[in-house]
Amino acid sequence: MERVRVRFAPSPTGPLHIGGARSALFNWLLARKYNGTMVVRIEDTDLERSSPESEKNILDSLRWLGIDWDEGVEKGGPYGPYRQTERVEIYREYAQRLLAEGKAYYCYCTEEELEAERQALLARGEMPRYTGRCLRLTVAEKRRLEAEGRRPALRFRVPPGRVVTVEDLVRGPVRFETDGIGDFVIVKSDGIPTYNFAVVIDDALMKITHVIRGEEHLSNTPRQLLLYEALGFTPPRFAHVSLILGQDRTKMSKRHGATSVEQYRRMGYLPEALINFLALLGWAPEGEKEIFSREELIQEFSLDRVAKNPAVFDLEKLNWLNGYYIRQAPLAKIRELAVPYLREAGYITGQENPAWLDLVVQSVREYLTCLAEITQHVGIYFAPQVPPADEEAANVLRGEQVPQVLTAFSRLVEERDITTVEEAKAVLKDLTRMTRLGGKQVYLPLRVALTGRTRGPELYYILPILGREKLKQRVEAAFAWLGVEKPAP
RNA sequence: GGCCCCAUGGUCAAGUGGUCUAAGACACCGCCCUUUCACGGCGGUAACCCGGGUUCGAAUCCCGGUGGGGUCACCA
Repeated sequence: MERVRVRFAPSPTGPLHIGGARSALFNWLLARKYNGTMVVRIEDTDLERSSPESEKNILDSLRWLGIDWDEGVEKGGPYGPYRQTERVEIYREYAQRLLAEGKAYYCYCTEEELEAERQALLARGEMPRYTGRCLRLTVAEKRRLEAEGRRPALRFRVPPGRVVTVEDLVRGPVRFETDGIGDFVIVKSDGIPTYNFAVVIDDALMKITHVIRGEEHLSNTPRQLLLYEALGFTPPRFAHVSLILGQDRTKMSKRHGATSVEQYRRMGYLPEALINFLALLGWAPEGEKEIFSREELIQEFSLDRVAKNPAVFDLEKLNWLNGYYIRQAPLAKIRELAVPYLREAGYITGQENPAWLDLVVQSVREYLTCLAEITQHVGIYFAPQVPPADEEAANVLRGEQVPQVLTAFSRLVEERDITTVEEAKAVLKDLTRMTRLGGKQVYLPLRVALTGRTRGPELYYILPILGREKLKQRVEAAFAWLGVEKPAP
């Protein structure tokens, strides 16, 4: 069997979109599974909208996701260049051939003329399709038009009365009638090829065996098939994956929230979580497993388990998966990833003791859905003061046993070192012994005194994180809030 | 509007004529664990778009309808 060669061919007109990332992922999984080659090609023939910034963003996002490529832009390879604007000479050659063979012809219509024609067709209730009028131009007319300064576009002559069948790997055979397809432009008047033309030549020349892409390209495929035929190329196998929709079941766009990989990266989603999530969107593994490492995905992936129906992007599930990965990852890794968010919030300088930072992160990691959320949970450690946050907390602090508890606690703080979880646990245990009170009577008010809240991380994390000075200070503040004189030791 | 794709719980989805009184996951609800919340464990609510066929038998096959999506550019 021939070696699998797949490609991801983004157009650099914006950041890498979630949908694009999934297409890239599916291609990559197939390549890695069959020991094939992953090619990345940049389709920048839209001179207006393409930008180097977008290209960089896309490539960076791919790298961040761990989707690497063997051939392509920034990497080179035997079928380069891999940026379409650098390949115009190649396209020109094939265009000339089609022209010489009478399979393509020049069209001098202006945008206005085409629009007028479209409207006329629409008005008569007909399909808005190019009627092929420039096909009938005489040599003299062409000369006159050119003398006017008109630059022609090159149109492909679609053979009438035929049926083109796309043998789609996920959808099965899909038939299209060529009569429904107007003669389409393959080279624009500025000499730049259109998508449909360039993609065919590139995929053929780069020996691509499988084209896995979004469903929006399905109706383009018959045009491309016609071009493969006219050019004498063997077409690759096609697999069209359905689109990813927003919560309201329409195509995912900016108004649905974050749609680019970069945005998720910034919010503190882990690449392995995003990969896992994307794989599960439109593809189903054989068993009941839901958590997959990259390697497992490569092992399990197969095109015939790709779903045909469009999938709604479910942020809740991504959050769950990301939270899962955050909980599973080595603490040191999560700490490193969390530092930038804590610094940005002004909570830390980054010079802190790693062991202490570990405690901070560990105390709240199970609450996290994404790393950016960490700042909401660790605020209690850094706030200058922590008065009771609500009535419930205030009532807890007003308990009659509270002064006794706080007094005993402050004595322990003076006497003992509390820098580890173990030491903290011992102190807490001694506190109940000293006060001869039930746990709830002791720990809940202590929690409120130290954090202002009735809920939060384990006390045995809070104690060593705050440290002696802050513990003393917050106990004092609690006494002050109660309006009670701290009993002498 | 023409053409094309799609249709199982709120969401992702398994299911390819009988083992479906339909799996699993997220979300939701309850219980347990826990001297808080969360995590974790256990359990629960909840679905085959509608109508016709075919068949002894249909979520599964066929036709129609409805709904959603895509596409009809000198965008990709």
